[in-house]
Amino acid sequence: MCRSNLRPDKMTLVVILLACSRLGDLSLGTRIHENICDIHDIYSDVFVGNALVDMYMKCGDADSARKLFDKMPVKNVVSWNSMISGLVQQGQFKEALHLELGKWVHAYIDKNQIKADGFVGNALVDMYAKCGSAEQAFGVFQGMECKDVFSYTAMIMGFAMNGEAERALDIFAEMPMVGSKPDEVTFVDVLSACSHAGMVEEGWRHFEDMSKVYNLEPQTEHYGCMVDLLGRAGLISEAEVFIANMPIEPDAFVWGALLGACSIHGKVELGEAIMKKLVAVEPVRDGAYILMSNIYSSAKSLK
DNA sequence: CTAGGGTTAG
Repeated sequence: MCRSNLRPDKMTLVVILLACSRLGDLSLGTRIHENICDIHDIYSDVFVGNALVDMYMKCGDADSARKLFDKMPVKNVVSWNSMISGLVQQGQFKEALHLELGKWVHAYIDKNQIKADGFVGNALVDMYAKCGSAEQAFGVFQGMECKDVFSYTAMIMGFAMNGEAERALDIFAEMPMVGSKPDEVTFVDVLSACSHAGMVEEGWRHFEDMSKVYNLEPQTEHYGCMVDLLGRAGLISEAEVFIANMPIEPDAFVWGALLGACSIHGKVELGEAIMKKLVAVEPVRDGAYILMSNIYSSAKSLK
């Protein structure tokens, strides 16, 4: 690829690097990186740089992404967003480390007076929310001039995950006032806020509003949230009726939510029946067995 | 060249 008269053009490189990102092929991505290091006009191109950052992030190598990011002579808003949303994705596995990196990114943005709006602002809110700091997410959120459905959804999730359902619902209620329409993903977080706070009535109302007020067809994820909401609150037979009346096929999350409720409330026999349905829908994952072992052990301790 | 989601281990 790197022979003097056979140089790759920029867009070819970008496309190949994005393929590496999607496949998670770090070794191929790294090899391409090494091969273009000494081709300066290509290596310093912001599109190629962004694709390299994205590739390292998606392949789970945040350190290399950051080293490269530091060396990029020109950065644009896409570079920042790849960096931040990459950190968020990594956060699932190495939360502490990347919260630190995330703070570094935030400090850099402040110092260089980059506007934390749009993609960058949303990515920051999302990052803080996922790293468990709803307050820092809220700080960025409040400072944003243009909030869209992504900003609101990320903030609602931040409060919901932090056990602050009231604040999540307050933020949600603000959306129409700024002309922002909630979508299916927003409702997943709204319903999940209600379910973790035991707000059954509130959850029902939002679930019904989805189709009545917002013209959104509830998906299996929303049914799963409702089963979780009812089940956690101990309304197990209501949850069973709810599943029986679903207009679409329940998936593993729906059965998993009901099985989770059996585990919380010590329902052994029902749990065994649900377990069969869950394994039928999703035989490969181990979640069902974990929940079932919880049911047996909690039933033992109830005796 | 870029975005967000539901169950889950004594």
